[in-house]
Amino acid sequence: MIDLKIVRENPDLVRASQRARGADESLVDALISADEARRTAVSTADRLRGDQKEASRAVRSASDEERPAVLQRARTLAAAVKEAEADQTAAEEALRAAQLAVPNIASPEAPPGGEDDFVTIATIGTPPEVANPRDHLEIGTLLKAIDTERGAKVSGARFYFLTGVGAQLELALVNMAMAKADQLGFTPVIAPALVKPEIMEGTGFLGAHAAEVYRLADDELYLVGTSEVALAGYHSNEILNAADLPLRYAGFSACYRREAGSYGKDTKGIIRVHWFDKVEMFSYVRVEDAAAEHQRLLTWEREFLDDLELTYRVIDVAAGDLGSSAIRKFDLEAWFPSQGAYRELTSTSNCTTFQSRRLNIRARSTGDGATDGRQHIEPVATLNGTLCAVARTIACLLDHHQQPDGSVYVPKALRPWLGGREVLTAPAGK
RNA sequence: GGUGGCGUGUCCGAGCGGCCGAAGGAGCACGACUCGAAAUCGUGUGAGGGUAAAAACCUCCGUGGGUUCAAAUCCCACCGCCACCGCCA
Repeated sequence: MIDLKIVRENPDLVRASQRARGADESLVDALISADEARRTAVSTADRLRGDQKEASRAVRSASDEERPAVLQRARTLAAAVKEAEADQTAAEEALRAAQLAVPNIASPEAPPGGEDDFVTIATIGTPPEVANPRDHLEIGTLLKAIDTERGAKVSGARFYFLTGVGAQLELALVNMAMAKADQLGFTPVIAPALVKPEIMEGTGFLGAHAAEVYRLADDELYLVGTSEVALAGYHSNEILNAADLPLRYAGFSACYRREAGSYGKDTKGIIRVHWFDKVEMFSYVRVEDAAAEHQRLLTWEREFLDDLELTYRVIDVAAGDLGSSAIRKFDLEAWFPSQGAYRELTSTSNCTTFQSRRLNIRARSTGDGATDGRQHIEPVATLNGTLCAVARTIACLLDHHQQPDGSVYVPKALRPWLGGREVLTAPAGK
């Protein structure tokens, strides 16, 4: 939900953002007129309410002779108020709908354009030379680590079992990620994967990409696609203590995605699946600190991939590919030898106040400097970044670190979490 | 799932049809006293809105409806919390 003050004072900024995103500019004008309509309705209702309250008070002090007339006036006003309030409610709902339709104002630094208009800002490492590379599913099958056939049998397409060393890899990656997060000062969190509608909506996932989200109709709950949702909702309707900022959480949860509209894409293996587990970083920061925090999250994501000894590049995602909540997003794409391509592994977004506004999260600070110790309420910014999306990371590790004999090299930083193993080989026997 | 109790400001807690945005206390901020601190005393202290600001005004007492000229207070539904029972990893 964007700041209405900005829309009123600087509509061209919002229009420019819509243009950069390739989104509808007229939504901005619709929003402006909805805002004006609401203000008119509110002041009308306010005035009538004031009159009615006054009339109502007069009833009490009226003498017996005056009473019938006074009561009549109060009744008339009460009816008028009821009508005005209905108008007000309608105007407020219309405004909210118009406001939800407008995505966050893309950063001027984000490249304009769509999915293919990203800018590469760093490339790390040199793609490993692998002759006749196997893909991660072949290797996973050799190692008896991934079983997609039984995944499909039990749950359908895009489901999988991790078995043996595959299961151990997941736990190793999760523990490694959580240990790093803890070391960085994040509070480790195990977050629920089911959330209420207002939380899902508050994080901006029910907008253009609502079809991506699983919904449990019988219970009015949604399955999260990322623990970002639960971590954003964690402080909803709260006023935080500004002195406590930044608040940083590392959430572990299952993530569910319908993958509607991705038929035929990544159908093999576990790169694109309906369910995976993920460790997600989430920060609440002061608004003026958001851009710096975004860089920090990016740094920490890079360190994690460095620790996994992967070759990757960092891209500055174009405005049209940001998602509704973010003003800027960086993706880290790692090299998959079998595909001869970089594929997204992690991602970090700066959502500024877009989510906190919807979720009603603010911060209270005692006056800076010379003032009288009065308290101020200020908005907060939220940011998120993936530390480790497990399934895809496993896919990448198997592909990237494969050896000619089908075994897999274990990066040094991961070894302590795998009982010191330096290489993954097919289990002996059948 | 069943029965009973309860949901009020940062917290505790009163109010149970009419200047109630809400007593009292705690906390916090500022000031006085003090070399300084504690204690004590004084003052202030919710959020949002129409507005950029002051005064005045409007909204908010779990949420949503309803009754009434008037609702924190009465009625209904829902949600949540607590207790006991049932069930369960």
